[in-house]
Amino acid sequence: MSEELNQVLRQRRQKATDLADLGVNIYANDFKPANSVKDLLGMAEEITDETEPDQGQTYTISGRIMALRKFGKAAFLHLQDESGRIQIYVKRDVVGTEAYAIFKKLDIGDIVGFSGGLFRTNKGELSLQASMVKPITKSLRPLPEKFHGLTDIETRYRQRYVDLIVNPEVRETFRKRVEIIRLIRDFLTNRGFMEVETPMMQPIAGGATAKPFKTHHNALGMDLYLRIAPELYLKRLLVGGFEKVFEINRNFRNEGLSTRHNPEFTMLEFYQAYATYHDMMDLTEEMVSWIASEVTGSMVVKYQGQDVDLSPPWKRYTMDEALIEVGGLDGAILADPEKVLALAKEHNIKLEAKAGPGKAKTELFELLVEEKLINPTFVTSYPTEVSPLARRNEENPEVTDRFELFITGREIANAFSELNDPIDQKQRLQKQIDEGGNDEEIFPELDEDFVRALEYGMPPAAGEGIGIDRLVMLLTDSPSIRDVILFPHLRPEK
RNA sequence: GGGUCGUUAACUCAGCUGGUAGAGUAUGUGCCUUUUAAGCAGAGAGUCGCGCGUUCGAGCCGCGCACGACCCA
Repeated sequence: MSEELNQVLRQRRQKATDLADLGVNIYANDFKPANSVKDLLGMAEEITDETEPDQGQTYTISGRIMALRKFGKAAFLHLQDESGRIQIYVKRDVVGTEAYAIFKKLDIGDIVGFSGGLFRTNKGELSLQASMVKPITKSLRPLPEKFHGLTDIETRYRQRYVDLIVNPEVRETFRKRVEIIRLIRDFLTNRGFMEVETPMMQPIAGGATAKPFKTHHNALGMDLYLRIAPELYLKRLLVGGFEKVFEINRNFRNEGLSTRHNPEFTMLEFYQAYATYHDMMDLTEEMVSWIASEVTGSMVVKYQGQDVDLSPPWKRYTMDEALIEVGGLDGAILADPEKVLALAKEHNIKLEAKAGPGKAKTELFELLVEEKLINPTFVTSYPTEVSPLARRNEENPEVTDRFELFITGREIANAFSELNDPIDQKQRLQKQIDEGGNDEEIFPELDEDFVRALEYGMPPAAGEGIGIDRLVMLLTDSPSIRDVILFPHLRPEK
């Protein structure tokens, strides 16, 4: 579809030329709207039954023409700015013959400024009667059809700018996203947490088990990895003496895409000295339920047709309890490592030769329990085997003082009392490396500096990571992570 | 990686058993000074995702590829 041959695009360009011939600067930047559409809509109560505008009180607004109904010598249009949409009435007798001739060259999609007074139409709609029309930016491409709008998912993601212009609910989703992140900052800052920034490019990609993206620094002649997690750096800050820190930023994982995974995603991580994972559960409950009520007006949110009750307190299970009560497993099996491994095999779970019962249990949990946890549920006592950075439980060293939080069957948060014994930490990192030996893209190297930091002494602490994108999905009722990321990753068009 | 579905005008979509392309919106023209999915009249607009094949003839059938959605791993 060559642009030169496309009729609609040609006509738009012709109109732009026509306007220029009329002496109009079609890319002007000499107009400053004094009002927003929202300002004008706020006057609604004062404009009750005026069917003729009060020209003594004039307003100046600017926006994009979203609908246009022309008559011979007058027209109605809807103008949209960031704050909303209002109807405008343009009459030739009011704006003058010359201005009306220019106005007639304007299209849906053009950015235009108007001045005028407010009135109500016969049907009662608050409208602005234009006394002045100012073309500001010519649009050379037609907007999608007014009734169905833009629905093609691929085009919506690839041309998010069009999606944002024509789909108000998309604008609303991203406003909410920003609001959620602001509320998280407020919440943590008010509790004495300090927001920090740690490296996005790391010589060793640690703090999680995932494949990293690799890049290269020319001047230093070294490879670097985009971080898969900020964890090891935030813990270094605990060693340094900052007792409550958090970071909200992007993580990068070189893995598949799905409705729940984007290669870059936003993570909140926070760490608190002298706290335990129990404190983290309390804080999470309080923070998430508060944000939900601030953003949606209720602690019961509708997600894809089902009610999710976020009011505290939330259900708390150990992993074994969850496997028994939700997964329907027999407690006697869980107590016997051999039987756990056998059961995993029965469920066609493929395990590495070196994998133990802890790994098997975690896989069974993912298979049998995870998707059933709709209302928020903390699952604690993760096997030590799958938790290389978490503190062992004092009574049972086979499990850690860790939890994951599930809502609508999805992992939303992961937290634990931090391991601060450098000897144990080094052994466990080494074990991870040894066991993941056949996959050199994961855990390529032991972070000796991190261990050295722990040797200086890290105060006992708890830390947590919350996937911001998934939280936003929940609170905006979005089925796909791509609906809450402005520019999600797609393959190139051609 | 595997499976299913989709890709037709700028947008939203039809298109039968294989017979050379349709609607609405948008656009251009005419009429129209309170419309709001404005109205009426008549008009232009397509590499049917790309390639190969089958056929007298392919939007439609077959194979391959690209992009996307969903499900599975």
